[in-house]
Amino acid sequence: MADADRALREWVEELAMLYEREGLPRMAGRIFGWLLVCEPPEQTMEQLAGALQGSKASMSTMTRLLVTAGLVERVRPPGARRDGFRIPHDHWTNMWRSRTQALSAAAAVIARGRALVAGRPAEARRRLDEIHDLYRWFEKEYPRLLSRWERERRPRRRPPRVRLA
Amino acid sequence: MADADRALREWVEELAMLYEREGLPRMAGRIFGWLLVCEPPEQTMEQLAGALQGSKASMSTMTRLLVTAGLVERVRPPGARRDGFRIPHDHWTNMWRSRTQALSAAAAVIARGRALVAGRPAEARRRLDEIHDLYRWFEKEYPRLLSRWERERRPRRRPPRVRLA
DNA sequence: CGGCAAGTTCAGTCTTGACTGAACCGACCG
DNA sequence: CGGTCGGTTCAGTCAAGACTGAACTTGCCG
Repeated sequence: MADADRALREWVEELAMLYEREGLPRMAGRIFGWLLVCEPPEQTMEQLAGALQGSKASMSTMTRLLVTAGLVERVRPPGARRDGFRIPHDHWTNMWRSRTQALSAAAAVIARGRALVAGRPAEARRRLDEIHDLYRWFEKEYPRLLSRWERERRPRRRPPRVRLA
Repeated sequence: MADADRALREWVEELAMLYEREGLPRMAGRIFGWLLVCEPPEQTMEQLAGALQGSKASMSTMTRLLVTAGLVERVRPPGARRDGFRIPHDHWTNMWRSRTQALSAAAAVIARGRALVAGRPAEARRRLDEIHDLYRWFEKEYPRLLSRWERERRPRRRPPRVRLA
């Protein structure tokens, strides 16, 4: 059991490092990872702080970050004294959305660059045109991919049930 | 002209910040951005250092990084004394490839997590299954997207021509 | 060879931002 | 009301790593 636990902590750390490369603070990644495997699926800040060996302050800041990013949701069962956190069913939708936004932002910047070199010789413009086309294309195709996933995936769906330990 | 130049520098900085969020060092982003708009399209380290107000050391390190990432290529016209750098035609292929690799890495980690909670109650496994399916699906669809782009894009292609100023 | 020019590498500096402890705020309960 | 508990916020610490100047390597030309 202690072994299984250790393995789990290590896995959480690994996932955190993975998400760190995507721009999440390490501790935010840990929280997300832990919420994917913890028991019960809802955890209070105190539980998170204990499991992940971090401060209350860190939990507060990072859960807030994750919640606004839509990767985690904050739930308080009626009558309970403290907030719980868990992975929302549509978390992947939000990962997705933020990725799409980043793409749009990039496409916009590149379009501005294209405008800046508009007066240049053809060769100069070609470089920007190429990458511009690329981003534009992705910007268009990404959402399509999303809806395809959503469609192929639709069948499943399960009702939530809140219960804090 | 000075105005146009200033606007261009600002744009380069903007692009660099954009790529910084993707994990590139700021200076690497600047180099990439500059190579997208500079004249001529090939630049020596000295030119880069001048245009971007950075040290030789930085140029050396960051061009190396970009070259191994496949975002920039190093060319030396026969008989020339110094290396030149430019955007390769297939740079987008490499952006793509690294993105795909990141996805695979993530999918692998998540698969390992799934194995770790295999003995748990169904609810616990559901969380990981869901995100696991997601990553697997993407891992499969990303390359397909790539080949579609390649196919739709095929028509264009232009021969390179090296010429250092 | 001697010496320069291009490029790499290394040790050191400086900035950024994650994380913490402690003070603070607000709600609920006696 | 006063106290306690959950949560937020803030000032301060610390580590990571981007960037630099200078030493070092390599290859080329006289």
